Amino acid sequence: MSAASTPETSATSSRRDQLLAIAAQLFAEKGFKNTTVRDIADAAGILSGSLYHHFDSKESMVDEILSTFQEGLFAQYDEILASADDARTKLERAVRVSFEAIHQHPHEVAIYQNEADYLGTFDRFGYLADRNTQSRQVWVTLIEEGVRTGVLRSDLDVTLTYRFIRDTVWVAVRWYRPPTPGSGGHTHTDVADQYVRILLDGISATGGRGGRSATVTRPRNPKASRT
Amino acid sequence: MSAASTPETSATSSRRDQLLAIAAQLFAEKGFKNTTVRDIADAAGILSGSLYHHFDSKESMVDEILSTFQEGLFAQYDEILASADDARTKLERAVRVSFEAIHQHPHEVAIYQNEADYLGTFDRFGYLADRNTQSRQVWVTLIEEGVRTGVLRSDLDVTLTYRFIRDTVWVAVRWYRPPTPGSGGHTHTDVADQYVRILLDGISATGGRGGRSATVTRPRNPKASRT
DNA sequence: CACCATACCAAGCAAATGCTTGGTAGGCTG
DNA sequence: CAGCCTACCAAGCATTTGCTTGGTATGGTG
Repeated sequence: MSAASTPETSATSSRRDQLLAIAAQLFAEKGFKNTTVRDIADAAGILSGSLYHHFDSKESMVDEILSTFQEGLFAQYDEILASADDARTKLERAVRVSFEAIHQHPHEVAIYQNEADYLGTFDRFGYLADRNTQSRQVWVTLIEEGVRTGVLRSDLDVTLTYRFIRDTVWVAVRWYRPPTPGSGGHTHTDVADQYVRILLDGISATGGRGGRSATVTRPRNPKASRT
Repeated sequence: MSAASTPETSATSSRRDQLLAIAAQLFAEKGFKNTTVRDIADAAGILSGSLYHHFDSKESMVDEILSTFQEGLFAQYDEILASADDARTKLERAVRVSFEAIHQHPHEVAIYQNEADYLGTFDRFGYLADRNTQSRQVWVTLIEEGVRTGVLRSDLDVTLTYRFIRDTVWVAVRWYRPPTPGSGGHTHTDVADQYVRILLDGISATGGRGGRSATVTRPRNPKASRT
């Protein structure tokens, strides 16, 4: 029953990609287990059985969705880690890349956030735990470098700080929606800017919030949004 | 699976409450839809049909779990809002109360975090949206009061800051586990302290992180933890 | 003792769900 | 035009799932 039918080289498996996109949206909205193959087929305008012409199983659909997404994301992290930027800039870039991922692949991010624990119980999805470890190493490395080079406070608990940043960034997938031209919502770069600012300098007005990053400062519009 | 644990030293809690606790744990671990009535019954050592002697439906179980929990939580928020503390103290207290809720009712918090969207689609759970609104009002009120009284930066986007705080606090339910005496894990008060500190003053070492709250400062142990 | 409430069992039903099987229609290519 | 490939349909099977129904054992109370 091994799939492996993906020609890899082909940039034209469009129907397959369409179906994956439809499935990703449904998985993100309703959860993996809570989405039936009939839901997916209905949304695609075909019968549920026809899905099995393209995919081995429902599992293999999430598998492909998640692994493809993560491949791209971690390539970007690796690029940042290998760069010559200082620690603060690297941290900012990592945050920005993450918000960009939320912007461009909201369904994939949501699925990972919501289903990683459950899926991780299957052998097939062992790589999710690996990716999680890898992600932690990226952030911890950046934080430790920041502390070592003096741009971050030396009294930080690294693990706790890691979780603070990770959670803060990724949970945004729950509410972030790309702004429609008229609606004055925040772009993902706007949100990233503000988050970096709060993260680095806090929300307090107390005394010196002096040396803040040059790239972070920017005006923002005062309109409110929902949720 | 099997288990069928003995009634244990169940003190005063009624059988009904025991069953609710068991259900809450399973809902939190595996998700509501993903937990079957047979799962619950197995964990309780009875047959699935017997659950219907105590409850109308699976839905009514989550309903009771969530509404009971929220009642207690929001009573605490109301108390804080009504207090005479200054804005900064109120904010800190609200954060602390939330971490305490994570400590004492981890399953309930997890269920709300994971299932609110899905459950909210049923009429029966309309109150979840109300509670969400209420929660936002609590935080926004505190933030605006902070800005007005000058303890918080005046250039904050209130809505974004609200989401930052809300997410940062509640997502901790995903990784927080009460520390076992020997392991140097963080207590929920420890975690709350550090989170408040980062939130207010940021992680940056730049210049003055001077006027930090008196109640926040406390020594922390340097031991690492997992995940 | 009669009565009854509590807590459960035993069996099963109807619907939902993942997946299978055998077949069809259209397009491309040698 | 024969052969083959892609994309799908039609029908259904086995299992899972929420819930129902009728019955049993135990303990308390008037």
